[in-house]
Amino acid sequence: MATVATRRRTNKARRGESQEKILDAAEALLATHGFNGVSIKDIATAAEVDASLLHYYFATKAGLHAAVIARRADEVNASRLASMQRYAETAAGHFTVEGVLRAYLEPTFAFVRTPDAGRLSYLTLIAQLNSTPTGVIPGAEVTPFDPVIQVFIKLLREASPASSDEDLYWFYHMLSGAISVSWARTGRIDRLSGGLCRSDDFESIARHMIALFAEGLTRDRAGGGVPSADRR
Amino acid sequence: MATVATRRRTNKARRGESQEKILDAAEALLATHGFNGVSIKDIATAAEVDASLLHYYFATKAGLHAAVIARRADEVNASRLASMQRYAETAAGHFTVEGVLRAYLEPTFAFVRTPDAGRLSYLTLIAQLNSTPTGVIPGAEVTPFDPVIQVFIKLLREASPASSDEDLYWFYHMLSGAISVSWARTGRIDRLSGGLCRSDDFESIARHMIALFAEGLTRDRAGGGVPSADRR
DNA sequence: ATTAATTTATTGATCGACCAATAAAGTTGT
DNA sequence: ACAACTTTATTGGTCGATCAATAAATTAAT
Repeated sequence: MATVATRRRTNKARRGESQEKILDAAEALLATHGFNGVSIKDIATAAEVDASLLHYYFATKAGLHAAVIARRADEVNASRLASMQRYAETAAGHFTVEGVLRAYLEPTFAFVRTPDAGRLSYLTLIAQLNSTPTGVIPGAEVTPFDPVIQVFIKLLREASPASSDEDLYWFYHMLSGAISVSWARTGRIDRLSGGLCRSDDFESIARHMIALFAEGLTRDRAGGGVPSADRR
Repeated sequence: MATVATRRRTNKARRGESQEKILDAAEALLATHGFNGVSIKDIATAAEVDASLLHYYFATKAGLHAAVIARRADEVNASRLASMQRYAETAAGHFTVEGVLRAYLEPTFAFVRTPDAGRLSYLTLIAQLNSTPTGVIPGAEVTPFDPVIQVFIKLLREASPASSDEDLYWFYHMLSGAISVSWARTGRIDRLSGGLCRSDDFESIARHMIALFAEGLTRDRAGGGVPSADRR
């Protein structure tokens, strides 16, 4: 019953701005409180529309969540892909880990370097999604970013030919963790550092993230030592 | 009113095992579904007790959450501290980033190298907490791990004297992200790597995490210079 | 040592509030 | 008139929490 998805067949619908208002409000609230921490009514109130309207456009709460994710996915993927293609042409044959890393990360940080506050919420939402077990959040089964991430890893492979595929994937695993906690803006590092670092200082975050992980993969082969052995 | 906290003045209270059963069930369910994804009734059902009993012992849902966190905090802190103290004595004056990193991380990985499945849930819960904005999860305002983390950073400072405090705190920020996503066991890297990596392969995770971050901080100054000489 | 008093543990019933979702009626623009 | 949009009204269900009543164990009094 009800296969509603995006509706709006004719773009004549001037009043369709309600849909955007709903998506904006949902984006902000879902990013902050998570799927189960927000009600349809909360979102409707923030969007200044009636709660039933959310069901009219998105059928279910999970459908709304999926629509929020889908809205900006293409833009993010396209900018990442374009940046990496640009780098691949520029540095053809002379890839460095730092260069590839920067090419992948830069568009994302540029994405929030705008007045559009919704974009920041969006990345927070995606990050929150990436650190949640699959299946516990309804409407989040799709993974629209994976193909582009595979391209990123392919470039990394060329930049660091000595790294095994396992190394590369674990590298991305650690990187995705650092990215997630960064977009989450928990305020934790602020308190821990006594105000020396600020969770919303994305320029510093980008700088340290690139430097740290570039060196990490360049030098790390993870095979050498670490035979665990020492228990207690 | 009930100012219930731990009760049990005389340890005679044989029936106190209900409390443990509740904490065990809450630990597992909260780790998987998050605070707002689980109901009091869910936990009571899993613990095979009446829902009212949760209120009797912990007053509120937030109180139960706080109790779950508090239960194992001392053990985690003590093992981390002991490991770092042991390292400080052994390697006195010759700290390395890898050594300090290993001393801090190893007890946590050892913590789940036991038949007690609850410990794994516990770390998942803590990790989930660390990547959630402060204030959105009731009963999670306390931060029982920060003091020991400060000790970790103090040792790092000695191991990498060329790093600024800002570098060190951002380093911990990135590390905490990698740790969080690891304990979250999202299954994401499994799918991305086509089964090459497994989210629950903590031995591989520990190996790559230590190697990656050890090299990252050793070489990274985030500014550009690379004055260090210290390697293992 | 038995009983009475008190504390601790557990249950069941119930509250009002809120939840997501549905159906139907109304409104608007074309 | 028609179709997209929006509101009103209402559904059945679940939420966290409270309370009175009871059961069991512990302590105190005799």
